[in-house]
Amino acid sequence: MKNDICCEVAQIHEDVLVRLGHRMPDERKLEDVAELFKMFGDKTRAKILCALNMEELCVCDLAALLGMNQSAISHQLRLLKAVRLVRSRKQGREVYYSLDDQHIQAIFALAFTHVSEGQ
Amino acid sequence: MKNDICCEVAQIHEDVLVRLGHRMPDERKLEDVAELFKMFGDKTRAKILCALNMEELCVCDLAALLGMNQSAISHQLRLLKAVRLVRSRKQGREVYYSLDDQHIQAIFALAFTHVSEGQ
DNA sequence: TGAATATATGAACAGATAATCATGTATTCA
DNA sequence: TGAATACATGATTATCTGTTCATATATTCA
Repeated sequence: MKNDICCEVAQIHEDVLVRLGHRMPDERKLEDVAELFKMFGDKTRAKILCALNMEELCVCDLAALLGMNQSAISHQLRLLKAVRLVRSRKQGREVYYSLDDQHIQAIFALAFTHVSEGQ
Repeated sequence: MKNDICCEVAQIHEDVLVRLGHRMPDERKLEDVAELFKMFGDKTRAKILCALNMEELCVCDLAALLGMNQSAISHQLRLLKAVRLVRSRKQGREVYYSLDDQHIQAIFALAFTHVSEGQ
């Protein structure tokens, strides 16, 4: 944690740190937010979320839709479920997954807007 | 790409794949979106973006504010700049960074809402 | 011009992560 | 009951990623 104390003498910006220091989001909350975005930051998981945004799907359908093997999908679904982005219900020997959050769609919509405006 | 052809016999869900297949977002765009989220999915970068959302800051101030060394911050700023999330201007020997996108704030706001409602 | 300061960046290393493989569990159905 | 199917999961591995260290560049100022 010992920073290079670069700037320690530069009294010039001392006020900036004082002013911003207490306005920074709670460390814990920021960690959760980063964790959430990390879930979105993988192509496979992003695809899964997009698919589930259209409709509830079983693992098998997801695997077929994404052209990936079932194990990979299951592993990712486990992660998504752990952070409550998806939920599941069992029906017979199939397990159906669906989105478990109403903000996901809005967040993705904004993200798509961003990349679309890229140029 | 050879999937385990699990479900290949399960004609039951064939219709699902047909129905959803063409409604999935463009592969390229989805990749960009995931890339964007990946930028948000790191605690250090998330902090940087939150800080810059409050005001323009030089590298040194960011390093001091986050309690990290300058090199780490510079490396992250380079990544953020590459995907056009931040921009920079040089003033003397300092380089000031600021947000270069109007959607970031909205996306983060939604994300904070999500983690806050976690419980 | 030379010292000090602010920033950038390549190399290296440790830790994280996603896919695969093998296998286990649970459910259906003959 | 046993075979087949759907899903879960531990272990392994290759790859990616973030930080650190050393050093280079650029600017200011005496």
